Amino acid sequence: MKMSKLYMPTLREVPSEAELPSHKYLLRAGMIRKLVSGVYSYLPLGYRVMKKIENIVREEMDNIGSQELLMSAIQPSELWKESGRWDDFGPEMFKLKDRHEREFCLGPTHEEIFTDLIKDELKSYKQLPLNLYQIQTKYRDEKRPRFGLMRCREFIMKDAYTFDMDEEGMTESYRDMWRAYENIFTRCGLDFRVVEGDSGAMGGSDSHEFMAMSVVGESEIAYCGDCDYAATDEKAICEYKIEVSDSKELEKEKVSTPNIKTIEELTEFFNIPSENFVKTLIYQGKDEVLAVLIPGNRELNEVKLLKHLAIPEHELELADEETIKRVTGANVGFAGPIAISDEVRVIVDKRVTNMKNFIVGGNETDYHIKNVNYNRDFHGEIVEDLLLVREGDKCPKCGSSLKMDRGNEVGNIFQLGTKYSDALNATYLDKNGKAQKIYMGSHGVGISRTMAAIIEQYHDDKGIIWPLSVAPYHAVVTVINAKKEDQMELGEKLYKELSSKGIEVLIDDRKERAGVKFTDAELIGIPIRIAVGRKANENIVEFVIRGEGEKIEIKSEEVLGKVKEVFKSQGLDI
RNA sequence: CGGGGUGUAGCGCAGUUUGGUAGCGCAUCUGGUUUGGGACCAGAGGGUCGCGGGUUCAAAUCCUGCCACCCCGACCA
Repeated sequence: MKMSKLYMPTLREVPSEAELPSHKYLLRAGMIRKLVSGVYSYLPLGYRVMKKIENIVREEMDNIGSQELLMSAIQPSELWKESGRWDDFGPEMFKLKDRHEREFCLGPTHEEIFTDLIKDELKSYKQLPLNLYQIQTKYRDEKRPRFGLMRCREFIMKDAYTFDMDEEGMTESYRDMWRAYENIFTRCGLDFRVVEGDSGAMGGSDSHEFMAMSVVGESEIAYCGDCDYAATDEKAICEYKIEVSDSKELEKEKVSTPNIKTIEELTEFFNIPSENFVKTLIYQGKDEVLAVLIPGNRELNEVKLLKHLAIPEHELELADEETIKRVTGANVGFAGPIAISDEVRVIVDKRVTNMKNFIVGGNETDYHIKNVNYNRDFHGEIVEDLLLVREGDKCPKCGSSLKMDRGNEVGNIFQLGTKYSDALNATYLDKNGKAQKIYMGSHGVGISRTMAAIIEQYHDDKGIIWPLSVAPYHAVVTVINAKKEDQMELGEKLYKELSSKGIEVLIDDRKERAGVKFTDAELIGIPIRIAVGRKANENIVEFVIRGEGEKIEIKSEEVLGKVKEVFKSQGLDI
């Protein structure tokens, strides 16, 4: 491809909206442009990278016997109503109506549609297992789209669905998928970690997330340095323990705490560590107000609370000021379990019941109550674990100390069980002619997000450094002075030679100065650069690997061999 | 959705406090000189100042309603 013809609008300046390196460089390198918040156009270079990633995914899916097909992005509401997710998905779903007022949505995921596709025609155990996938545009009306391709409202995803006879088969398909994903992300050059995930809105049991590590990653994970335990912060079991205290229960006492609201202020005011306080968080649930009590030195894990309540995420939020005032009779910051309004459902983390003589809000502005004890002073629903893990907590598997890290979720695998086959009545006949539920799995790879995640791991202050496996072009022949015939001639000769060997090459034939060509090549991250300049007449060119800095002068005949070496060093054949 | 902020040329911004006919840098176009790390000179084009309403002789600037976008928080591939 001649760069003089390539539509590659690079930017010298950083658009003010971009924060993350991946977002900045995707824009600056002319790979994407924003249409509206969370919706992007992929320009030629960006789209080439996308297709590279898609093809890696395709090859690995095909390797485990998954078959590609393509579904519509538009889906009728009926199937979603059958599974109950029309409401569960909530405001995250883009909904629309046709001219007959019939309801549709733009698919955020395709469990229902795949199940519906197979259920009438897959009738015998002889047809199982079945593994199908598609690479397609997905729509989710995110609360807050951000970070360029990292969190979009329209994004490209590979979603695979597995259909098995029983749990054992499902687990086997799950393992196949796991292996395929490890291959995919390894081939993309990513430093990633597999962690236990929460199944969330998808439903089902076992799930794992593939996290591309990044200091600015959106997800937090907890992992153990001594064993293989790793989980998202929301999923991680919190082994924090409070032993039953045998100290004597003291007389409870109201204390004036003028304008002292936060745990931090309270520890200072009382000069008592935060472990001796109990936090009361007021939530608005579905048609009810909740008071959630947890130890004062810990944070609540909302996902665990959602699970306990068995409601979707969008039906739970922190109560507003007005509600807090109504149920506690006090300003925000003085909520407690004692004498709280009867309408409130009180939920208590088990650890609180082991504590003695703790301090809670007084449900009266500017007052707290000390020497409070569970059972004697208040009651509630006891829940085993509502806490968010924290660095240093005990590993639930081996007891060693947990560490925290950040990453971006680029893939996940779910064991769905029979949730969708139950809802949509998808059955097969077993050997005995008896109808059985199909066991399903659902497996996603965020293709566009993977593209961003790769840049997060592969960039420097000059731009992107693509791994060869996903680079939009493998090499660029930079003709230093396009007006000099000998340079153009040698450049074109190299371009043709490399292209004929299956190497994807750009030739920078633009009437620009050398500096412009170099900076652009670095910005768009082409792995190999061959500069043809003054020594063209001696058949000498300059060879540089992006990100490695060391320039060497070689004979033009040696170029092909050098290029092959670079491919080999990245584990690729050409 | 809550909190904070921003909308002025393709991009990055100044001008708004104190109303007076819209500016800078980069990019673009033309001509020339230059040519191994984002060149220089000369000239040119490009803006409903986010949108609507109001105040005023006069509004980018003041008032008001709306919209969009970004950042921080809670969710996901």
